[in-house]
Amino acid sequence: MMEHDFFRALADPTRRTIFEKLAAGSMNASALRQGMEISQPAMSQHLAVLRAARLVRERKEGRFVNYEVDPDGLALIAQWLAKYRAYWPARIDALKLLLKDMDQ
Amino acid sequence: MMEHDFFRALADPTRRTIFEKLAAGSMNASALRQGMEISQPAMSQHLAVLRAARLVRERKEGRFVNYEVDPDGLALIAQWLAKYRAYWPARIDALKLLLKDMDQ
DNA sequence: GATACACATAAGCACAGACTTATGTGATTC
DNA sequence: GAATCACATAAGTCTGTGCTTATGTGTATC
Repeated sequence: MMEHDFFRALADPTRRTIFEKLAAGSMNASALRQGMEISQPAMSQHLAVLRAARLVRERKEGRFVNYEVDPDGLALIAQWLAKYRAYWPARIDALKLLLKDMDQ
Repeated sequence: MMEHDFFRALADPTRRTIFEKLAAGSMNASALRQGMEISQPAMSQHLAVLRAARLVRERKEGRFVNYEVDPDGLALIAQWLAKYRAYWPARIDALKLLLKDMDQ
């Protein structure tokens, strides 16, 4: 059951924004808040949800906590998606791109 | 914004169960309810959410409505996932499987 | 055309979850 | 060691959403 927390975690648009920011480069919680109009506790709570879903992981650095994308969460999504590969139409460009990238 | 409805749609465990049942074979709403302890309106509402997310589509057959997996929704998930391919560890077996299957 | 059936929609309720303010914790700085 | 900083946690509020019962809509059957 808790293996699919990534869906619930990514269902919230604010958490998707946080995840995308971290995908562009790891940073600490304060830096994540820049330009986001979100309170410090709210950010902390969102990061806790993303952590529980293994989409994000932390590296403590002194009094800062550096956050980065956790590949494990993405792998779980890929595994989930792979179960339904029978339904992927061959024409989908995204899948072709995906295939190309993995080929190298 | 509404292009990521699939996350919200799949965040609910009941809807994931419905989707998985349809992935195993298309059927109508009544058949879906079998062994699920879910009311008829609840099922109808869940199917509406899955439809809105393009994860499921309907084919009207007389007074029955046959539901089936809509590849479009899965393609949207694949597209989203492809954006973060830089973070996929090469060791992940699921991705290798995925690659193999798409290769044919 | 009256009835029964398959499903959708409406309206109301109850709980989950995203937010707030307040406070706690641990590390750095003076 | 007192103050400050980065972040986490607690507790309460409010909105969203998944459920319910009731009713509507369209199709098949008699």
